[in-house]
Amino acid sequence: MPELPEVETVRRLVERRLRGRRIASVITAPDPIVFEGTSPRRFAAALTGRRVVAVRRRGKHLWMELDRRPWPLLHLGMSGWLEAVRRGAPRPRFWKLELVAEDGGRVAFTDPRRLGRIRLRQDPPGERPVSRLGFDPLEGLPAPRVLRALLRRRSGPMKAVLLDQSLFAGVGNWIADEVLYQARLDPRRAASSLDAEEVARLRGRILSVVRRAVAVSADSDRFPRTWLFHHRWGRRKNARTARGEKIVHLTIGGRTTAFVPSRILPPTSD
DNA sequence: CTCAGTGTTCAGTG
DNA sequence: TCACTGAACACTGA
Repeated sequence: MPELPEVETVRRLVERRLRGRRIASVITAPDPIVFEGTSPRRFAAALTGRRVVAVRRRGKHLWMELDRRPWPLLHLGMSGWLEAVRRGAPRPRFWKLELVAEDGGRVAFTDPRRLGRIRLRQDPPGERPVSRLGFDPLEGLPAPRVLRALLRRRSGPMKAVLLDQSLFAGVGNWIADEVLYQARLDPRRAASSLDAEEVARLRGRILSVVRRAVAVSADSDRFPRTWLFHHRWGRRKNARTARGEKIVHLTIGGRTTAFVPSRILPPTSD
């Protein structure tokens, strides 16, 4: 379930577990797809014995600063995850990588679907794919009028534009639906058609949804009961929100979209 | 057996 | 080059 809040949560986990310590050992699974542009063997050699200086994130990408380059760059894809492993416990199912710190702390990367990626980069933020990312909402979004100018040039549906990582880095399918629901905007609306007030609503909700999800460590059980999130899964007929509003499922931009027609506000102008 | 799926990339098109 | 669309990727689980 990795979108920005989930990735930020695992970033903090890795930080607590590894920052300031040396990596005593690196265990890699022989997976030529998840390890991209480097072999598991070369990857392990680059990390073994290095000290972890910092753990960084932008959008859905995570990387570690080490005391020597290159640095590891991780992406969780659809089903990837990073988890702590107890001393003596077996590696979790679908593991691709395990890092063991000098103090015995263990962190494992798992990914059943293998759409995640483990890479090496000399300078992660300066190279693809991180260099192509847009604004990370946790770092802040451009002023409303600047954002409106950017959206003005996009004719695609709002839902698809929200998912564009070169604009909103870290926004994924559930965040996009949640933001549009709370901003009371139709996901099919062309981004270019939003007026200033609508862009302001959208911007505010992106910030509040992301901050709130991060504040509860992306634990969805602690998301507010009023959020669409709790009711959007499984294209169930007769799905309803906590307020009793009917939820409609459709495909926009190739992705399942849940929205609530009765919440949509008419455009204020345009 | 079939199909959906919380992500990204690439080919084809305009 | 930009923007958009749809398919492909790979695998689990309902």
